[in-house]
Formats: sequence, structure tokens, C-alpha cells
Amino acid sequence: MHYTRDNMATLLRGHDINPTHQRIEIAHALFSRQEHLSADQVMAIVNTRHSETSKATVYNTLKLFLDKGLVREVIVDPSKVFYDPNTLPHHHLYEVDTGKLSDIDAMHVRISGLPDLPDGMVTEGIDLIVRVRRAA
Amino acid sequence: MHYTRDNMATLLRGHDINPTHQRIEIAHALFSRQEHLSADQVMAIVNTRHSETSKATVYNTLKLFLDKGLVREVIVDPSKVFYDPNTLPHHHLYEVDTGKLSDIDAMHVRISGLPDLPDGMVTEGIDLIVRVRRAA
DNA sequence: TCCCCGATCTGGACTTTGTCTAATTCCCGG
DNA sequence: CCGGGAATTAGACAAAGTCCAGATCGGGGA
Ligand SMILES: [Mn+2]
Ligand SMILES: [Mn+2]
Ligand SMILES: [Zn+2]
Ligand SMILES: [Zn+2]
Repeated sequence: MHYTRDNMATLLRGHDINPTHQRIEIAHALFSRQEHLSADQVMAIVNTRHSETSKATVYNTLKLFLDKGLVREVIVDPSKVFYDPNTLPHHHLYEVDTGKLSDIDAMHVRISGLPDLPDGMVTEGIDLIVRVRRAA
Repeated sequence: MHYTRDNMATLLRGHDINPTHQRIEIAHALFSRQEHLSADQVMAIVNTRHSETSKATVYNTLKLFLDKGLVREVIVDPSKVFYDPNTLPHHHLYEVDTGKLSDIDAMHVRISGLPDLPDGMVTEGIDLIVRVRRAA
């Protein structure tokens, strides 16, 4: 499956999102790269040739994608949020010097011994972040 | 052991921090409460009676405490950093609706199956965040 | 085809969190 | 009681994100 713009439109419809020009471009930026991107980076990618999509639309669209479950948020850097086209359960490796963020498959990772949740609470997600840096 | 201001001074000296008036107040805010506080909250606490400590000093001091290993940073909310007086290994439970953040003792939690680190990298820390919300 | 109208997009003002700097104040050691 | 390095400060600045009122888009019906 190639990440053509037509396929992006289908993907959006499948998530109950009306596929507009801007939304298709933003989805294409994320899915064709399969990378973690900040709003800023999405903005830059989508407006490389000439300015086409406003800041407001980039932020609104990323929030829409998030609500519809098309992307996931990764909170790892206090200064910006990353958006992740990979919504399968997985964890993250964060290189603190470079800011590089990569996926860790959740398949083989086991987390045990967590306490019971407070009553009437449900888990929305478990984020595991391994922070690494160059050996001194 | 009570969290008196005198004890705060001793604590600071033990971490190679010159105990000034402002630093003692900020340490006292964090340690007497044993809670996760944002810079803003620290600022408010320290300046309740009348303004005593500037914004610049609050930020500078929290960063100093962080560098000296007196507190830890917790990154769970995209809009602000929390400072944690508990530097023992532990994880966090985050209630997404309320913003309430609480500790999970790392003692009984086991994480296994993490992949080997890239060469020349060392782990700086492993953050585990359980995001929960009120059952629908 | 043409028009209509709800959905979408937009510029730009605004807010919040955090950083920076040059000037002042503090306080310890002599 | 100085002198001077360390610490603090006000306020300007920056970056990420939000918000709003007005402009534009575009697809279905006449
Ligand atoms: Mn999906
Ligand atoms: Mn910020
Ligand atoms: Zn990821
Ligand atoms: Zn904690």
C-alpha cells in the first residue's frame, strides 16, 4: 500500500473525516514519512513549495486527527508535542541530546506489578519512554 | 524529620547548593507538600503573603535543583512541566480530566523485554506514565 | 450549468510558558 | 565597614498553541 493522496482520502473517510485538500496534505506528510512530527514540522512540510495551509488549520487538523484516532500524541519534550501516525500499541525511545524519537514495539515488552486503579477509573493508555543519551 | 526551613538549608548544602532565602522558600514549597508542582504553582505558593521572589528566580532555581539532582522533572502535560521532590525511582499515574498526578512505587513494577540500546547510548531514565480517566 | 449554504480555512490578535539580559541587591570574608 | 562575586530582579522577548470573526470553498439540487 502506497501513501498516495487518493489513499489518504480513503483513510480519512474511514475515520469519519471529510477529506479536504489541507487534510489530505497533512495526512500525507505524516503517513508517507511514518515519522513523529511536531505541528511546526508539519506546517513546514505542507508549505514547502508555497504557503498553502495556515497555522490555525494545521493545529485544528492535528487535533481532529487525534480525536478521530487517526494519530496519537507523544509527550516527551516539554517544548512541543509530537504527532505519531503509528497508533498500534508501542513505546518510545527518546535521545535527549538530539531530540530523536523512535518506536519500540510493544509486542515483546511486558510491564507487571502495576497497582490496581482507583475505583471508577479506566486506563486510557500506558506510555513508556526510555530516555537515552550518548555515553559520557 | 520535619520540613523546617533550617532543614531545607541543610538539604540544599548537601546537594552543593548555596542556601539563599529564595531557594529555601522554593525547596520548602516542594518538600513540605511532597507534591508535583509546576513553576507557576511554585511561584504562587512562594509569593502568597506578598511578592518576594521573581519569575526569573523561580525558573532559575528549579533548573538548578534539577541539575543538582534535588528534584526531578515530570513531563505528562503538553502545556507545563511538573517538578517532583521525590527522586527515588518511581512511576506516575496521571488523571487526564483533572490533571491530578500521583506516584507509583517502582519497587514492585517490572519492565521486561526492552530492546538493547543503540551502541554508545546509556539510559538516563525510564518514564512510565499510566494515563487514566473516569469510566464513561 | 449556476447558485446556495454549511463546512472549512484564514490572518492575526491573544495567551501561556519559558528564556534572556543588563542592572541592582545581597551578603560574606577580610 | 568595605569590596566584589554570587544571586536576584524587572521586563523585554520568543515559541507553542488558542481563538475568533470574516472570507472562501465546493458539492448537491434546481
Ligand atoms: Mn486506524
Ligand atoms: Mn512552551
Ligand atoms: Zn511512535
Ligand atoms: Zn512523582
